[in-house]
Amino acid sequence: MADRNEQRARVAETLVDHVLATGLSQVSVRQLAAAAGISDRMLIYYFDNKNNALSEVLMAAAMRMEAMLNASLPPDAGLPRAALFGVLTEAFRDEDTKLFMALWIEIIAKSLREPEPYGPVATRIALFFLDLMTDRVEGQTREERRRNAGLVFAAIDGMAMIEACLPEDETAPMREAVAAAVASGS
Amino acid sequence: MADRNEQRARVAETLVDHVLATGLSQVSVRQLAAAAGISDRMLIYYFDNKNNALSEVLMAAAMRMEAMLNASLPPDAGLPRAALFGVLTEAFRDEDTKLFMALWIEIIAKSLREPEPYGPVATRIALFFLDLMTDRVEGQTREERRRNAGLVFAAIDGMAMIEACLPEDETAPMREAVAAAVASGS
DNA sequence: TGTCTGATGTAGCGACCGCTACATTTGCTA
DNA sequence: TAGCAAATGTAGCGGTCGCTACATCAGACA
Repeated sequence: MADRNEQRARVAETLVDHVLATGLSQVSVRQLAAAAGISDRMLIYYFDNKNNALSEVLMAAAMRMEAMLNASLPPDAGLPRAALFGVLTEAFRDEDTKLFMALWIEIIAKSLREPEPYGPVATRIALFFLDLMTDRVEGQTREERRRNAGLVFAAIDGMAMIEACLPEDETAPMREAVAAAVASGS
Repeated sequence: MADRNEQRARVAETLVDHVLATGLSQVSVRQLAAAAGISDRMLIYYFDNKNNALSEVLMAAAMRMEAMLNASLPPDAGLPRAALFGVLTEAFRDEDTKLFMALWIEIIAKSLREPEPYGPVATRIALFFLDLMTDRVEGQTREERRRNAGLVFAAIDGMAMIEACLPEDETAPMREAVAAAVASGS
């Protein structure tokens, strides 16, 4: 028999793909279990309840996202804001990466109405990526780098929302305007 | 007996408050009907199915949001981008108005996974507000005004997402950075 | 080898879901 | 006033939900 904790980590990793593919509103204990190739009975046994399972899966998804970003971001610190925005925008043109952004928007939306378990998960993921960007972006002080990271984060998220509902011919000029605004300013 | 079409409009208007208060993931035919003070049987009778009902309610919510924005936006055209961003940011400090933004994020999130009925609704609402801002914002040409409106729209949405998951002491400096970026640039 | 604990399978509970069949009532019209 | 169609109430279908009770089984240890 497999160890419970090992199974838990393995199942969570497997379920990242399922959640990325199907989204948050379709996740049910039975569907998650089926996607992991186990019975719903065992999913609850491993994670105690659905919220725990989902929290672990979402954090595992954030870890995987981090790995993807680390791969596409240049390792140097002191990146100009425009460069950081450009790299991230480019990264999010990939369909697989878009799934992470879609999931992120879903998590935010859920957290607005169901603080448990989504609120803490959303906060953790946001700080996670904000820290990642704070380490790379330009800025004399930590505070300035934090502001710059926040600006880029907001720009990426805002464009993601608009791109979710408008066609490319509407969003393309907006993306340029956002890039220009990120590049200039304080 | 009440006329079916009249009832439909009246019920939709009533349900705007309910959807704003409870969010999209909790809407069920029975709950909507209870909130409107009718039986679930009648809700289906008025709207044919749940998706139709929800579409009408969401568009009614957008209309109400427009009225609120029209009330807080100065009627003049040619508003500087920073001014438009400032007015909208100020408007969204109101708790009631925040509910609209929360609902907007939920609609976008849903549209990513369930195109019907959320995709068309999201597109209509986005174009709706984009047009509203395009009419008010500064710019020599229609294209420039459209870009400026898009930039402000993205800035508002991006900040809304970040404010949904981070505390005020993190978001306040970011909001300033975003405001500065919106104010400058091309 | 017997026992005991943790891992697993089977079955199902009570609640809610969207929606419908069918009977009844209401109000207009002929 | 009779008839009829639209409006409404009652009941329930088949399905999914999160979760649990209970029995079984495998393996470590005495």
